[in-house]
Amino acid sequence: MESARLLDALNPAQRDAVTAPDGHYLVLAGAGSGKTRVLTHRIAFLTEVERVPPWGILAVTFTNKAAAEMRGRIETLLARAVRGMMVGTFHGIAHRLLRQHWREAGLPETFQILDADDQQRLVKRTIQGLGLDESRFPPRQATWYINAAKDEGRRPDACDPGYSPVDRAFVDIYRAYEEACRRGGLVDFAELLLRAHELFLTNAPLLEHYRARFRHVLVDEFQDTNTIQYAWVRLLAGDTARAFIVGDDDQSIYGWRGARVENMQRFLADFPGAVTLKLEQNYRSTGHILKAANAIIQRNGGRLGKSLWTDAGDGAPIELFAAHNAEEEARFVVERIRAVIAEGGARADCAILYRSNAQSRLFEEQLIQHDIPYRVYGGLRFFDRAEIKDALAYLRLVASRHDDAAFERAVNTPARGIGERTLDQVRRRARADQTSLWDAACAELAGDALAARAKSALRGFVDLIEALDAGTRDATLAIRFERAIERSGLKAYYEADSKGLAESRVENLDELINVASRFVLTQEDVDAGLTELTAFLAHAALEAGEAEGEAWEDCVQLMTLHSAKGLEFPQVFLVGLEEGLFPNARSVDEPGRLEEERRLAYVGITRARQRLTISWAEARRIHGQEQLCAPSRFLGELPPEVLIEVRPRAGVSRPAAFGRDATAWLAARGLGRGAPADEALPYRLGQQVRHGILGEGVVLAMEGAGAHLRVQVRFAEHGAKWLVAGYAKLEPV
DNA sequence: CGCCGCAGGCTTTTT
DNA sequence: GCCTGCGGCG
Repeated sequence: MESARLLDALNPAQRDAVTAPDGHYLVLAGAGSGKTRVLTHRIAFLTEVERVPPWGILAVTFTNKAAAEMRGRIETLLARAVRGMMVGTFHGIAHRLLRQHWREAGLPETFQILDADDQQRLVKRTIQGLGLDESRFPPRQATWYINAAKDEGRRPDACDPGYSPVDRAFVDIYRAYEEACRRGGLVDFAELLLRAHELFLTNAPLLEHYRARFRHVLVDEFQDTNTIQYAWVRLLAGDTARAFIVGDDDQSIYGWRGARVENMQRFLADFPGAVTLKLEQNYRSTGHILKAANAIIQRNGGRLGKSLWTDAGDGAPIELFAAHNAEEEARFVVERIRAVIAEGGARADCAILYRSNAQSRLFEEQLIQHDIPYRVYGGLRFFDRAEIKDALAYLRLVASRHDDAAFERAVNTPARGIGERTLDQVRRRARADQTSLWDAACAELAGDALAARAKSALRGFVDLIEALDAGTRDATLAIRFERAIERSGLKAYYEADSKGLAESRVENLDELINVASRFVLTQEDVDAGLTELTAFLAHAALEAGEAEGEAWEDCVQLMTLHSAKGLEFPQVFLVGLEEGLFPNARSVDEPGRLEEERRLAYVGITRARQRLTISWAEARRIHGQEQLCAPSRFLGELPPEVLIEVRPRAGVSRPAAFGRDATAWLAARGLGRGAPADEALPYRLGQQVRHGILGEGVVLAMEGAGAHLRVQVRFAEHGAKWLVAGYAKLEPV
């Protein structure tokens, strides 16, 4: 593609970014401002116009989805496949580097990746191994501590626990856990990044090699980088490459897991002559929605500063609904969704966004009641399922006998008579000999500490793994999985499962074989020295697979605000805007955390393209306790002129006893009073009316007032529909 | 070994 | 209110 055509589709600000000359750039890209477009066009521009070879470009993202999309769009732009360009996630790229340079990184060639669940189990075992009390030192918190340290680049020796006995124990656990990982050849997610950083830090020739190779380093979602990711980019690109980073400090919502918004400011300080470019024109949302988003985010301090605008119109006002309780909120939202569908809208156009997963239930119940297909994001992903992880554990042992996490999982699943006592003996032996569980098991088989029965059970397991390895070494991946699932007894075990889950579990195992049969090794995998099995196992750990549910089916989308980042929907329902829930009670005391909640609100609002409906409930059950709720402070931060209050039933005033603050708040904005009970409403509930096209029906509900008055009518032939009274011209019958 | 019952926890989760 | 994980029992 020639450069003119490449730039045609861009606005001036985007074009400036795409064609920016020599130097470092921070592209401050507001929500819906065409960030991915800029990144992909920039890469195409570098390739086509500046003639940078593909292997001179490194493009880093956070999610596999983003990486895949970026690669796809670059290839579309260039109308050819790009070979040798490194496009991937931080973790994927770190993994690749470690595979290629495992010796320099101090890892065994067959190292395996621990996912979050594996890691937690191993930490737990480590705590037990140290003889520590799990209730005093909960594995969850210990894992948290370890990951936080790694995200900051700290090894155990660099941890300063101060005088806190708990923190001291955590450092001990961290140290022991590291040792367990070393024995088992195991690398957790944080470790991938830390090792990749250390690899460059301690290996000058290697660093020079990659510095010479990557002339351009592009990073997406820079506001989400943690300390170690920043350090890695700085080390690799700071002095020799041209860095092009894209991000939005206003959408930084992962501070709680180590992301550092400050990295954007640090970039400007650390990368000499770095220039900030802003993308502020929004192509997604209506003017009213952007006005609300801007008003909210303006309350935050220390922003790099930008303001979204659009040349599209204001659009519909943002609707605000105060429900008496959470059930009513759910009924209302689903009612509105039915109206959207009735008017010919797609279910998939509607998204319900909430602060915490527990909120999904009430909406699901309503959706089920009305037979509306829906999809909840963020459920168990394919490779996270127990039966899949069981099967993978066998193959992990085939690939690496020392993988203790896999050993623990597979050894007695399904039960084969290897009890806790036997296992404890093996674990003690492993600790004493500083070896893997596998080696310890083999040693125990040769010794005489175990009873004959235990020995024969353990022998059976060891022989099984050896047989799976030797017997299928030249077979296809699918056959290797099939054999493992069959011979381990997993298949029979899950077939016999009585809890009604049997069928789906067996189906999942079959699907695993399918996935394995479709898996193809890429050239990059081969270059990094990966075998088919190793590559597949890494793929399973790093790309946990799509969450449940068919994305292509037309269903209502339910997800947390965090999951919604990066997505957009024509109709967004932002629910549960209550103090304590959103902003979350745990975040309101610290200004920094409150600002992150506010950014979450900003993210939520900017997901909406055409219509945004915000709701809150005056009462809801939290942890089983009915609680009265005050409206979220974020509601008070919305500009009144873009809001319209929607009422459950026109003319019926809400009991004043609830929502004191809500009533006061709404009243102060002239929103709370709504229409007095019978202020010139043109229709009555239950009234018979006629519509020019839809025919005769009965008025079910009304909301809004004046020009915004909407009327819900159940038509004899077309069912219930919401109509704007001003347009619909309903005639009384 | 496996099932059942109860206690305790519970914000968000790209990899 | 709901899910997990542990401990006791058969």
